[in-house]
Amino acid sequence: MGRHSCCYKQKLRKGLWSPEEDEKLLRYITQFGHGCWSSVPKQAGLQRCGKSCRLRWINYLRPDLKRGTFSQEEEDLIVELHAILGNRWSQIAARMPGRTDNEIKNLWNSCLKKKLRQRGIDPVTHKPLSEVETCDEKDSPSPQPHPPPAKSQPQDHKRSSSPSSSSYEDNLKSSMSGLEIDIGIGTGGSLSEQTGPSYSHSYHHDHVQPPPPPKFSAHFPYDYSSNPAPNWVSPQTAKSYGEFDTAPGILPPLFHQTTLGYRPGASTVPPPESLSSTDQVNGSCSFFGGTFQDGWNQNHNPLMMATASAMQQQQGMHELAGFGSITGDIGWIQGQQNHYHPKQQQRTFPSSGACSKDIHRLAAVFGHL
DNA sequence: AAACAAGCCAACCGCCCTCAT
DNA sequence: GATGAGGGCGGTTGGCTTGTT
Repeated sequence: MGRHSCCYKQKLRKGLWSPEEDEKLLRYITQFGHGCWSSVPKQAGLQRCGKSCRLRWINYLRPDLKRGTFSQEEEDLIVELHAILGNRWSQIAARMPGRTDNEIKNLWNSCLKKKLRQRGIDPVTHKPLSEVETCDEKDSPSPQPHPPPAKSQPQDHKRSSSPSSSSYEDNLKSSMSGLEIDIGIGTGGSLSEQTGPSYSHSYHHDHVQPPPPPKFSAHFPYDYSSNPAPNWVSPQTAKSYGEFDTAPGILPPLFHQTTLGYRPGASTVPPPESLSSTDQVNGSCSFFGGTFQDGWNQNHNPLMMATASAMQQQQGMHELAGFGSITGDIGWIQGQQNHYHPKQQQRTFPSSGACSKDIHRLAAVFGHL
């Protein structure tokens, strides 16, 4: 297949992005959301194709990116996830808040593969090199810990974030149970200073430490014992988020955050009726927008739109209302067990700023809806 | 200081999937 | 069902930076 059709239509710029181009794209998306990517360059006044804009946004301009070098914990996590998922970089990135698939892929290809070989581990199979070499000598393919690379896979495996029942899925599930991912557990929550959703991993391997909490994120625990079938976290719950308040100046003005409302969507897990009064739903989020952003997410539902509009219409709320997004995963605790749903990503919800003086005003706004 | 090698990483390419028509 | 546009993903490239000789 040739180059994407949008690139034929006119002479478009390629190569590195200039600061001016970055500014145009950032300003446009912050104000209007990306909507249809193919229309973004024209609307934003850029001589780029939509794909290029999308890539630049995802890999560089997105406000929830962590940037900087990978920690040892992150490297360990990548190796573990690669052993499970193979070269499914986007799925690995989905489990690493603030990191992009491109970034992880580059790290793997430039650094981690080499490190594994130096430790005597084959980076493809994650088995000892001696074992792999023995297999090669016998001229028989070694068993793969994960499905082969995308191009040789059946298509339904290639990009499914939640593969249908298969040995692969079983492998994934069993591996994930070892990770015991518990996101934002508890009723208190916390606010970290890093970008992206917050994860808390507990490993059975003693040598692997949990990664540091991501930047600019807040937990949004929801206690089903007080609201068994919610549409939104109640104003009373929202008020409690005052404890997520952060010192002035820590967060960039456009990226204040806390989550004051979360409406489980139709596909949200678990169904409320399946939970008992002692169960909790929990997750984490990032707040992206400084103002209400129509079209920020094409899949937002009417209630989110209406809520954000209502927030916007309140006096003095204009700069605070907007959309946030769950960029990681959510889970729930049922009985003693943590559950994890890999499909719960990129769920959009209205959110608002975390300035302490506004907490009660926001709670009041929710109370009027 | 210059030349070269190696490493890093942003961005592109090609393929495939989904969805609207 | 066929087609095409839009978008997502993994593989790859090429230019820049850093290290070495």
